[in-house]
Amino acid sequence: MPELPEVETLRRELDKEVVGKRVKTVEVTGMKTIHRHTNRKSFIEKVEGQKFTAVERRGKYLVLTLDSGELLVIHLGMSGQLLRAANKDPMPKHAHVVMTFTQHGQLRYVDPRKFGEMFVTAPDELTNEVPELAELGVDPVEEPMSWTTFGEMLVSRKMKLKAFLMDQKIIAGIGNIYSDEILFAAGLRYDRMTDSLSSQEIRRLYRGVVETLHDAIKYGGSTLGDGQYVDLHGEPGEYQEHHQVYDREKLACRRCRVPIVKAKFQSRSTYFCEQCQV
DNA sequence: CGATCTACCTGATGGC
DNA sequence: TGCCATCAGGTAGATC
Repeated sequence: MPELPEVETLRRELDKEVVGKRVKTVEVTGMKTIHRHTNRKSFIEKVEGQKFTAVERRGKYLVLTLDSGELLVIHLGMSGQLLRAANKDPMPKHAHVVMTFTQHGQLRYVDPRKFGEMFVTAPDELTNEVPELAELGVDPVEEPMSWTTFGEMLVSRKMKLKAFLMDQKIIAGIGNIYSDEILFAAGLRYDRMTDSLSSQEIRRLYRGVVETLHDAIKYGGSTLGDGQYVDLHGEPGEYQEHHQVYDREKLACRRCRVPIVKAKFQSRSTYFCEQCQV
């Protein structure tokens, strides 16, 4: 569920509300979420008593620094949520990890589908333990680049635009929703080849990436009908109200009024406008 | 090496 | 009302 804008929204909230807090106790239910640890105890021992000193985002990963120097790495998968709550608030279903602070409530990790995970690791082991993180591509929000550099990245491979945008080893943080929104913003079809773009189209695509992601962050990310993505306070985002194509099958294109089309790409849904995207 | 599919899970939704 | 199939923001691993 959560892509770069949703994870960035959470990062900013964690920075305000969790950094500086000390963990008193940790409860873990089941091993799936912390599967990289051999047992619950080895995870709990590394977190209990620790204070969070910083939080950063790498693509769709969150990395919290503990005052032991170790890192708590979190990936939300499809349905993961991080929620601040008072100790007495009713515990939601599928709360797999609950951290109680010495003061001011809890941080809860809730994840019905259990595709997400978290683990603690030393900074110098991070790349061994998480090759995905080591191979992560550029962050389009944190590390702006020139459109000519972007153009070289595009031309140097031969793949469809949507696959390029969603490849975490090339650009980190873009998933199924934002790739569609970016391609609409750029006026390009999802199945155009990376090496077929004119320089004007390259510029439009790069602008689409940066502007779409910034806009989505501004509105706190996208929450779809199932309400799965919510922020640290359980509040939905608002960017879905600004979607041009995603989840808008058969609705009129906001630009040309032609109905939005839903197609399959790599066995996933893709939405686009046949008139505005070429 | 790169491109494509399937598995991992639970829950919501729609057709019959 | 119930049953079954389908679909859902992500990624890794198998298979070609």
